[in-house]
Amino acid sequence: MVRDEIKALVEAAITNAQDAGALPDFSMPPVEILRPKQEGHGDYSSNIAMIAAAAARKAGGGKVNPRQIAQAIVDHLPADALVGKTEIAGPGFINFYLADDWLQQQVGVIVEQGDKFGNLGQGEGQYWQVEFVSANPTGPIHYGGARNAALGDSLSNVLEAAGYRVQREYYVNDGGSQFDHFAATLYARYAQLLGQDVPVPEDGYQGEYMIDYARTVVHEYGDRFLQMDRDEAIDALKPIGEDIVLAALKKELAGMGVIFDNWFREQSLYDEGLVQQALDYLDERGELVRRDGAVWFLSSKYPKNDKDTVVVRSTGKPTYFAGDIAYHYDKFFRRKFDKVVNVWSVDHQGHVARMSAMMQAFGLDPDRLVILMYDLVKLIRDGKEVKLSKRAGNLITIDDVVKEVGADALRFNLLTRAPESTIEFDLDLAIAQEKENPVFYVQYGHARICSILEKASEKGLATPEHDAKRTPARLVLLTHPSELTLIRKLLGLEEQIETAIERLSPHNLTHYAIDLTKTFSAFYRDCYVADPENPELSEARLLLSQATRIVLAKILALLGISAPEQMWLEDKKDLID
RNA sequence: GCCCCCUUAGCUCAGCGGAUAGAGCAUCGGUCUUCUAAACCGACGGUCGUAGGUUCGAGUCCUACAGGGGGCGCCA
Repeated sequence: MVRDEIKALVEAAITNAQDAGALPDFSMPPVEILRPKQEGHGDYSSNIAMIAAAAARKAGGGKVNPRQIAQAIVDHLPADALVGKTEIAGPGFINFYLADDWLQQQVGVIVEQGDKFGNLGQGEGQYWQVEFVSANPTGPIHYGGARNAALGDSLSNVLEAAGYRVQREYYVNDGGSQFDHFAATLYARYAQLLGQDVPVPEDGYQGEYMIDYARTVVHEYGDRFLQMDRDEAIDALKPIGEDIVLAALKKELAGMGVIFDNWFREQSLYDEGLVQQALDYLDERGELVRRDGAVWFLSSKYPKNDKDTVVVRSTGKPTYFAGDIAYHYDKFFRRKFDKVVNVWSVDHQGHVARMSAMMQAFGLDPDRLVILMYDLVKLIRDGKEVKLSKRAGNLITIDDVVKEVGADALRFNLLTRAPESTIEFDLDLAIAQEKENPVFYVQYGHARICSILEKASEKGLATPEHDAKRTPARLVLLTHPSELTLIRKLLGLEEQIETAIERLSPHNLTHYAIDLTKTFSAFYRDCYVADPENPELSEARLLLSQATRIVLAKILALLGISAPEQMWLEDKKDLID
């Protein structure tokens, strides 16, 4: 990555300068390389001289002029192909300008690497899990879950691009009372379909979809569950109902392009005795206590926790948290993930401290479990918020929103905001502004490049492919400012991926995609690409277009959004026909 | 009462210690005989919630306060 290379150059320059006696032999603070916002301040800059001056002053070295330190560093910079010019500016910034001839050749590097460009491999050898969505398996998913799905899935994509091995997991909460209510409801709907007068329980699920599920049961199993008594039938219906609902969940999530590697059933933790095993482990470590007939986890001894937590009720039934303990015991001790990211909505925020306590009680580094918290999605229709509940059966599902606005627009929109910001998603606006949606802007940019490449080939120009002999000689023709600006922007992909991983959020990638598309538009405006009169320059520009297409397609893939090869507006299409 | 998040342009949001705070939308102008006008160019628009503090330097870090949201069960 360019930034790291520049950093290495600065570090080397400091050492050189100290060896030469041009800089005092004090220990230098870590070198930071910045991306100046302001044009005219270089492609990269370093504030090291100012920081060093402050450090020297504190160490009693008296007043030191940062600009002198900067000068000493610049004087001792090793020569490197990528740096074209350096300058000292302002209070002591060192600004670096990338060399044009180096930039030009990077186009060849991108085209050669193709969809591998940007994969830096920093996660090589690391095994991570991203657990996300994990909505109760009791029916279609509330639209808020779409944000969870988009975040978890895109984050997984980004991690994989960086070389991490990633497992995408859905935790199926089939062990608690909610799932009991689900099975009881399924039984009621099933019996009703077969002419019995069995009411849906009060704490059951009123939604129409339960009737569809019941219909599937009738279709596949006939009336056999009516031969049993109610409790026996409900037990028998549990695994059947679970299969049905999981199939529905998979389909709904696939509708927005999300596929899980593993569906982990809470119930399996009980069936395999893992809950007991995990609790025994904590007990041996002195983390549990019996009190008031219940078993408590002594969470209050850990920071940020003000109370203890019941893990086994006085009735003998384990709490949900006991399952969570076993689940994470499994993640870290049995499956041995290096790091686990749980994507949770803010309303679970109260559990975060307890999860950290649990990790410490396990004797594990709490940083190996990251809770990625995202805020709510407020759905706005007719100027007011839509508030609904699954239990009442009048919820708006992911499927509903996907049908209204499309999976691509939905994902892009959800991934444009930082996880901790509340999203106001105005459905009317989303539909009315369909053409103005930034996702189409980016997709259109990709389609436009495809179209240019196609036109070029019709005009008899060579398709842009990397060729070690030909391309370097062509690429030196890319001297227009819009060409060089575009190349600079393309090289930013690596840093963008790194940033997304640092923050465990891909939302910077959507902004980068818009930015890159805009930069391409300027190039498209200023530089005619496919010109048979100018085959050599055309070849160079086609390579640059191809490199841009590669990067745009890559970002869209990371975001889980399609990269169409063509897009036509309805009225325009008519004109063509 | 305690804990967490948010407050930046009319609206929706980026910006996570650097040099003159950005984008999209909206509004107002201007661009299609030429590789897709789902595009491009220009204009308008901000005492970054308030008050202190740390720093050579603060939208960014710390403290307090105000406003908004969420969370504090032998529920999940």
